[in-house]
Amino acid sequence: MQQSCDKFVFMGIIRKTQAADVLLDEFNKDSNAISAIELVKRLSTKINKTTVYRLLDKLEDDGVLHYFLDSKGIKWFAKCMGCSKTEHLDVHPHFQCTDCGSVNCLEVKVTIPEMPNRKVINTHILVLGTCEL
Amino acid sequence: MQQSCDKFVFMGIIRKTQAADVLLDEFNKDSNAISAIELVKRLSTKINKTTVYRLLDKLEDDGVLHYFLDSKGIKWFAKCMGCSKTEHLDVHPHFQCTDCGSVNCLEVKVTIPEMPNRKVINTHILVLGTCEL
DNA sequence: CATTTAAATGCAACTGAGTTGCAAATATAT
DNA sequence: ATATATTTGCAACTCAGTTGCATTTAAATG
Repeated sequence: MQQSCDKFVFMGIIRKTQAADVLLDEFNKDSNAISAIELVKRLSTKINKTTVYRLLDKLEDDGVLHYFLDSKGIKWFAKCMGCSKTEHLDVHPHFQCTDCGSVNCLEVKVTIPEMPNRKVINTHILVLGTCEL
Repeated sequence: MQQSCDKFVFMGIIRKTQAADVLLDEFNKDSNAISAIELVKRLSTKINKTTVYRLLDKLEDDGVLHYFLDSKGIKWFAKCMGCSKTEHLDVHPHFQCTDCGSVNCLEVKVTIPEMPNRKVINTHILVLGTCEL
């Protein structure tokens, strides 16, 4: 019960380092997805760029974060909900607002029709549009 | 009637240059999508890399080709069907085979559900899987 | 608590897809 | 045949992300 407050509770092999702590805080205070570039910028005084990228990869391996690419091929990261080290369950679409630039996970379910001679393994769906906030 | 055989019939501002001719031939002899990198490689003895990228951009502007990014953020191009300089009509999903690497346009229609507070303008859908050919 | 050791970090240099500036070449209009 | 605007090639650049390696740090061990 108390453990659920521990930021590191879901983390597998990763150590409880200062850098990981600082990086995870960014995801706790911002519920949107965050681009790797943005994180590198935000944390530049605290964590080295290489370390940021390595931590993001590790957290992705551990099922703490998931990533996807935006319409320019830039990497974005967001918190997983219910994923583990062994499987990433939350394959969902992502939404990017062309006005404000924010990027979020979508809870909607998108169905890909069956196709002859093709077996679907995974889908990457990026929805572009405007959000009214 | 005779004009429909002309590779350049759909082209807007572009000139009938040798380079454009060579590049379009690649799309005529290969019905799959082709990555920019692959094109640069294939044509390296005939056309400069910069020219390849510039031609691809121009043909995209003209509604002859459309492009999309694969799961690694790499640019792929494919022929449009029924697009024009003023509007790209064929917003469709793309399929990448994780075995053979080939990438194709999908004819299937994928519906994105309505979402409160969000206006959908465009969608980028990449389906990963295996093709049996 | 001190020591060991395996993982994490910072730094500098690199990679590779894609872009830019500019001078030379070429298609098309006159 | 000439003028002019577009296209091309080249070299150098950009920028997100990666790699190698020496140093630091977390945490396991005695």
